Amino acid sequence: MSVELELAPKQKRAAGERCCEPVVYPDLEHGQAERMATVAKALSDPVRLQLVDVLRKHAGKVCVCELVPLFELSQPTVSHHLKVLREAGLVDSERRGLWAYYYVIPDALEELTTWLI
Amino acid sequence: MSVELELAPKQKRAAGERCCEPVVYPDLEHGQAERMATVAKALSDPVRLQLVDVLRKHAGKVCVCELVPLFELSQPTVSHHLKVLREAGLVDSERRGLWAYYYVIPDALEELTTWLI
DNA sequence: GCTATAGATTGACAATTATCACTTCAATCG
DNA sequence: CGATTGAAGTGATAATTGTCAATCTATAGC
Repeated sequence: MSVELELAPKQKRAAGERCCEPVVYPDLEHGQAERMATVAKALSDPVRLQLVDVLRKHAGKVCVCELVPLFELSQPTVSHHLKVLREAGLVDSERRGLWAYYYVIPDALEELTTWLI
Repeated sequence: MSVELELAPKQKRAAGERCCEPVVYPDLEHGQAERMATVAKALSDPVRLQLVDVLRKHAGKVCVCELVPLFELSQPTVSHHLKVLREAGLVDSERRGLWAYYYVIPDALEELTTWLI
C-alpha cells in the first residue's frame, strides 16, 4: 500500500557521489490514486473492456441477453464481470421485467482519462 | 477469455416479446482489447499509478533510490512494481553504474487513452 | 582481492481473481 | 397455481497477485 508521497531524506550515498537529482514532488495523492486504480482494475480484463465498449458505443441501455452471446463464456461469468464493472462505478443496470439493461455511467472514466492525457 | 465479438443468433424469446434491440456491433477487436487490458492491469495498483505519475511528471530519468523512499514498501516490492510496469511496456530502465534509472515510454498509454476519450 | 552498496531475483504466504456447474430469485405465461 | 425463463448468487477450484525476508548480482572504492 502506498502512503502520502513524500520526498524522504536521502539514504547514505557512495562517498562524494549523489545518486541522482531529487525527483519532482508527485501531485497524484493517495485517494486519487486509489480511485483511479479501482477504475483501471475494472478495465484490466479484455472481456470487461469489450463490455464497456459495447455499452459506450450503444446510445442507450443494453440487455444482458444481448451481451452474453458476445463471449464464449457462461452466463454467470458474464454476470460476474458486469458486477465488477458495477461495483467500480463504471456501469449501472435497470430491471425491466425479466430483463436487465446495462448502461455506462458517463463520468466514471473521467478522472482516469484526465490523468492519462 | 473473450473471442472475436459476434452478434450470435438470438436465443428463444418469451412469446411475442423481443428481449431488446440488437446491440451495436462492437468495433473493439480482441487483440486491441488484450493490449489495452494489459496496460490497464499495470495501472490497476495505486503504487504503480504513483510511480508512473512521478516518472511522467519528471522530465528525464529517475533513480530507483529516489522512488523507493516514496512508499512505505520494501525495496523488493517497489522493484516488483517497476518490473510489472516494464513488462507492460509502460516504462523502461537504464543502468548507470550502481544505479538504475527509470523513465516512461511516451506512447505506451496512447491506445488506452484514445479509446477512453 | 575484500567490503559495501543498489537493485533484481527467489521463495513463501495470504489474498484476490476468473471461471464453471449448480442453485436461487423474480417475473412472465399458460 | 405450476412451468419457464433471464439474471444473479453460491460454492469450488486453479491461477494470479502483493508483500516481505533472504539471497544473489554487479559495480564501486579501498
